[in-house]
Amino acid sequence: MNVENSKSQMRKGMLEYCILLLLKSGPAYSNDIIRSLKEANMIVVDGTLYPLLSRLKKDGLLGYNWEESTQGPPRKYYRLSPAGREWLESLDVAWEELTQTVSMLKESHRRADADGNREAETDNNEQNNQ
Amino acid sequence: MNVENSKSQMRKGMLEYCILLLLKSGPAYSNDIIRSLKEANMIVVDGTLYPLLSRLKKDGLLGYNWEESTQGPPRKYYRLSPAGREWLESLDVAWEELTQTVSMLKESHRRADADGNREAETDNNEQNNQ
DNA sequence: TTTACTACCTTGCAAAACAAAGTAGTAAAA
DNA sequence: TTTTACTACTTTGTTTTGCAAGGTAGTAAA
Repeated sequence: MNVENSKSQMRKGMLEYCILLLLKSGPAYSNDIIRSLKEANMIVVDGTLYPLLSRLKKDGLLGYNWEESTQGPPRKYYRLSPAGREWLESLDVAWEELTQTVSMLKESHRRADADGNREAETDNNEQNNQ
Repeated sequence: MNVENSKSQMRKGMLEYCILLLLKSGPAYSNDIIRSLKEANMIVVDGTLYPLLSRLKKDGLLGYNWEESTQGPPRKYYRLSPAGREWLESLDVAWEELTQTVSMLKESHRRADADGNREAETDNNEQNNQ
């Protein structure tokens, strides 16, 4: 278990949000998305992306159309559906809440002894084994 | 599939970070943590929390000591270990990176046509079924 | 006609949140 | 004393999801 693991865990939950954000500024196909996310420090591989795009499509948040490529097979260009835009607005709110939550916790906003029962600084019964 | 699901997904990845953040300001036992997180809009139940605390303990990020309670069974008060503090600092950095990433994406920082191959607005081959 | 490349898709695995059920000890009520 | 309620900690099974790895197929250059 290393820190990278925890970091990627933090990124995980944001993947869906980031993809919707990205598609907000225009259609894109898998490689566009992977490249853009990589530039933004979100590491994604196609084995992760394709199932996610399929799910978002199935849920009606995305649509796509095939486009010929000058060099290689045709590409699926995904774009936000109207439902996807609404969804994204909800996630914008969720993101705001999340940043607020973290800010709160950073400012030690915790009510330190709401039940008047905190003597944990005493060192009896110390246990650090296992 | 509803928006709440996506929202909770966003929160999920942050749970570990929030708990470490919370413990930074002092020891706490399960109920303290659940209550504090609830106040900060992070919904957690004990079936989620206990395994997570055990894992963090096992990884050496937390220590605990038993405390008698005036009303009920004794409690495990968890606190950050020195390793936990270092870990938390790394996650602070990760959090910064994450907020930066989202900001970037929000500002449509995507290079819209890096390979000069974007005509996806044309509507041939429209596909929106299942 | 091969070989390389690109794009899309699928499968199996591991991690983790969560619900739900379980254990055990304390204290108040009967 | 015995029962009941409460609190705290633990465990089990399910579901979701990211991801590695492998697979298919079509295009184009060698």
